Amino acid sequence: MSHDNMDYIDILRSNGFRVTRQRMLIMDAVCGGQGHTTFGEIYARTKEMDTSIDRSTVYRTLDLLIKVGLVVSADIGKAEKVYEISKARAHHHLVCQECGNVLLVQSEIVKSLFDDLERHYQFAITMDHLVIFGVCSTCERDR
Amino acid sequence: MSHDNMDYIDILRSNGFRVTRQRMLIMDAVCGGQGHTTFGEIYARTKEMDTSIDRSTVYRTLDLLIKVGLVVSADIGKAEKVYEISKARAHHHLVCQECGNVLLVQSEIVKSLFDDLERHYQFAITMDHLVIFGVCSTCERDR
DNA sequence: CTTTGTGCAAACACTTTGCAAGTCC
DNA sequence: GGACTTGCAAAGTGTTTGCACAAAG
Repeated sequence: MSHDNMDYIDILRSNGFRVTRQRMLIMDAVCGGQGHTTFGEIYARTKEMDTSIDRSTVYRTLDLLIKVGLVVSADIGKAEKVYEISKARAHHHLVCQECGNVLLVQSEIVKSLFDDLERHYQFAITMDHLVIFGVCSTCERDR
Repeated sequence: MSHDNMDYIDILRSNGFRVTRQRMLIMDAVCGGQGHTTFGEIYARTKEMDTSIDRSTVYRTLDLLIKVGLVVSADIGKAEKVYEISKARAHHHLVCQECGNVLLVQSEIVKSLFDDLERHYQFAITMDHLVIFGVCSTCERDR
């Protein structure tokens, strides 16, 4: 398990929320995908561990985890949102429109753009995931 | 009317599509919003001009207009997509999470980021609308 | 007159909500 | 025990589809 259970439990408790079996499972399911996980994947993975969990519980729990900052979400195109464990290190995504592959972009490259925008437009950027569409080198070659 | 009718008709015809009253009205409706227009706005505006137009026609027509490159769309948050007439001049959006206001960012500032990313990751960026969330100066002040 | 496009209605996918029963602390 | 959570079922929202009729070329 890649997340620190103590942190997770403490964060929920200190925000006045209870720690339940379902919330543990859903948190694990989000961790399960390396990086991005769709709602469908999270739901399927929790179902494997406990068939009685309902969709609505997963939706509610994801909202909760986002609210307390344990999970972040990003709109990665027209399909489903992706969820992932929030990490200290911000990063961004390059999504290939042809094959659907996702490349990770370290934050530094984007940081200077954000700084420019903040200065220029007096706009505080809160976004931790930028999603940029395009065509990866492999697909470009096959065109 | 801000778009050039001749272009519009020619582009549809040359792609083998027919020119219909509905398509004209929907194209006008997209032009009607200065910049960004949601599906709801487009639908309402076409309804004003012709009450018999159906939602499905608007959806189908927007897809068509996007396919031939007359219109572009962007996911501007959780709610509705926005549509706009494709223009020579690319630009991007800063969306305030508090008040919903949208600031326009001229392409030049973002251009260098895109160039960096393309070089660094060998990834051809096709995106013409970047949507960046944050808090505008007015809302920041009121916090 | 042939092919494409439209309106209508129904289906769909995804998400949210109200509520009684279950559970955490 | 009391407040918070859950599962269930139902409703909501936004979008897509099948089909017969209408319109464009």
